[in-house]
Amino acid sequence: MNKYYLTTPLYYVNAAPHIGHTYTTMAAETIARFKRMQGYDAVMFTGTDEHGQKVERAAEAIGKSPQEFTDLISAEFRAQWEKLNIRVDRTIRTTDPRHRKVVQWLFQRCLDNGYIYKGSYSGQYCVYDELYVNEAKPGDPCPECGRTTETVTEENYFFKLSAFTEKLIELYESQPDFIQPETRRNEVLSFVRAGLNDLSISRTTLKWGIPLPVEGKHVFYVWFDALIGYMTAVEDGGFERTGLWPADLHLIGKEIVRFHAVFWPAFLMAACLPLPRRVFAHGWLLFENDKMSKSRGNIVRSEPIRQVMGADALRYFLLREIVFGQDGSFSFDALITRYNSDLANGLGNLASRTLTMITQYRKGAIPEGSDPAIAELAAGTIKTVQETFDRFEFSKGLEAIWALISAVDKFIVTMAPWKLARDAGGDAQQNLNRTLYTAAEALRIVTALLSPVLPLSAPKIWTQLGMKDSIESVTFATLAWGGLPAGQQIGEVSGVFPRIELKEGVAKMRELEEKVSAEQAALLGKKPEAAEAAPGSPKIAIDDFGKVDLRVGLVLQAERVKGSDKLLHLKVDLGEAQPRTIVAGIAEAYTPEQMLHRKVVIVANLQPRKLKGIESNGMIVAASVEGGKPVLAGFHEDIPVGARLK
RNA sequence: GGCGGUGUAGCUCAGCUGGCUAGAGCGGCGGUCUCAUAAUCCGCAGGUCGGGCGUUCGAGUCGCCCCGCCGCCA
Repeated sequence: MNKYYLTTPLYYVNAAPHIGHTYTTMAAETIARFKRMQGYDAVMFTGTDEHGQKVERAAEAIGKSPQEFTDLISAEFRAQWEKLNIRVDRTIRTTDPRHRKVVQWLFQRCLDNGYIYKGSYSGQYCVYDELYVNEAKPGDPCPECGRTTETVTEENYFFKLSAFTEKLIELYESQPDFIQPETRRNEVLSFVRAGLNDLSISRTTLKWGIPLPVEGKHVFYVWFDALIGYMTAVEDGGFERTGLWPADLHLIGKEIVRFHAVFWPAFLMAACLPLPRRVFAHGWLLFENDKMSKSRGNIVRSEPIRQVMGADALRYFLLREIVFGQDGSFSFDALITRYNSDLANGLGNLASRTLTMITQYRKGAIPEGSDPAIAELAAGTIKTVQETFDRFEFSKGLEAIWALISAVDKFIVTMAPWKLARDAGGDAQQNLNRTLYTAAEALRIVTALLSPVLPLSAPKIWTQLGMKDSIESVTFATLAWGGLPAGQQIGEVSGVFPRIELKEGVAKMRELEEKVSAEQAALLGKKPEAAEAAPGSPKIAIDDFGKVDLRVGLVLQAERVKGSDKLLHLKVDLGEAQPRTIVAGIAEAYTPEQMLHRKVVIVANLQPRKLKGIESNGMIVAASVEGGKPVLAGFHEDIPVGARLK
């Protein structure tokens, strides 16, 4: 049997898992299940990247050792996958001793082949990202995170990346699908064509890393260490033993394309090792069209969704709603709407009505007969799903499956089996048989096709259809119309996707979200409010605070200020005779549309000030952290315009 | 700034090498059946296809310019 080894990234453990991690991992595991249906021996990998400065510091911040800290977080990741019904076949923690051996071994091969040299770097360095910022001047911010860079002079080991410029271009050209989707490939190509500089792969500024097998106190740059985890996980004391390397697919987010499509193949080339076959970068999951980030405080976790909707609902939503490869928007509203219309009203209802009719009209025994039009459509659907999923076009494949579901619903209405059931004459009973079989067989095929996407629910429908063999034994080689045995007794019928009331569901998930994020914070030893509180503010008396007139305002108008990226021109109702004109530096965080009709907190007695020629009569109150964008203060309950904060 | 991408009904998007009255799903509105999860099914909703100029018998579909948004530029 052909193997298919695929990986998620090694998740960095400086923070707890969230829905973004879930997205990648669910997509990967769906591919694994799909590949198994195609007859491959699919091997699913996920793991954790545990070294580096950020982890060292995050651990220190809560008074734990890096090892204690990573033990905690990596366990959290593993627990997450288990809860979400994600089967992991291979995994690695980069702090595992056997990983250290593989990293050093691979480094040695690069060294022996002449691709490593000792050099020194003098210039700007971002400690947070462990990144050398070549073109920056002292005091410049880091292009990744915006933090101020530090000037360092350091002796490092360098990887001769420059030697691979041509070889990499050759790789991308000879294997056009090495990087997907196309836009990412274009980016990488233009990046590499511009010429590659050598890459520093060691650090002496931190301890929490794998030591280089050389003199001195060098530890590996976290990315050199991490990428090799894909290999360690299938090493087993020799790659021949598992036969799993090279990987067939690295599934990643678009932010780490360069590491996977440029550095990683270069490292492997230098070590004379086989290259992965493909790197696929998916897009970002936005929350209500905003980037999720800690500084915005809008990170969504999977656990509340799982508790309210089930893991399958989330997986279905992510794969159906978002075009794989592009950015996509997540919201609780969209999730429930999608669930109700597709899973409850579509699939769930079809299962329910079909199985109930077989119970009522045929005492639970599947009758004989078949409708050629539906049979043909189903055959086409099987083909389409295979083709689209092969290209990771999940949304298209799922759309095709729902076209079949819809056709069966129409077919049922056309045949009106409930009328046939009351008709003893003519062909009525035969037509009823044909209708019931057709619906049930279509349901069986739909269920089988959906099993990679609905790994918990599909088996339930499968069992209700009375199928004896496990759904996991179904392959595309055998899946065809007519596979449902006539005469088969169906199982006990029960609803698989109960409808979820929109408002209640959203409220429930939001409530749980707060609970879960508090739990995560507790796990990390953080006190809820302790997040980077401004240090050393002098104490003030209550009178001092009383001088500040804070009022609730309603944004009536909002537009960008011409010639400025940061400013918004707002008209805000403070309950006064005239709305106020306020210019706020929040345009990088909020669009005018988002501001409209929003209740905000305004400093109402600030001296007027002219910004870009517009007089601003007040200031909008927002919180921000170093390097992050401002987040507006707001209220959970309703409050009239003009109310004073005191 | 350079390179790449993108802007189509309220929302999410299809529309390949240019050609019948511009489509789908969801939402909305009206109706229907009753097997079913207040589900299904049927009908309706009239969007300057970002803007302009051009090529063409004919342009969301090609070219140029402009505007907006996104990504990459170590």
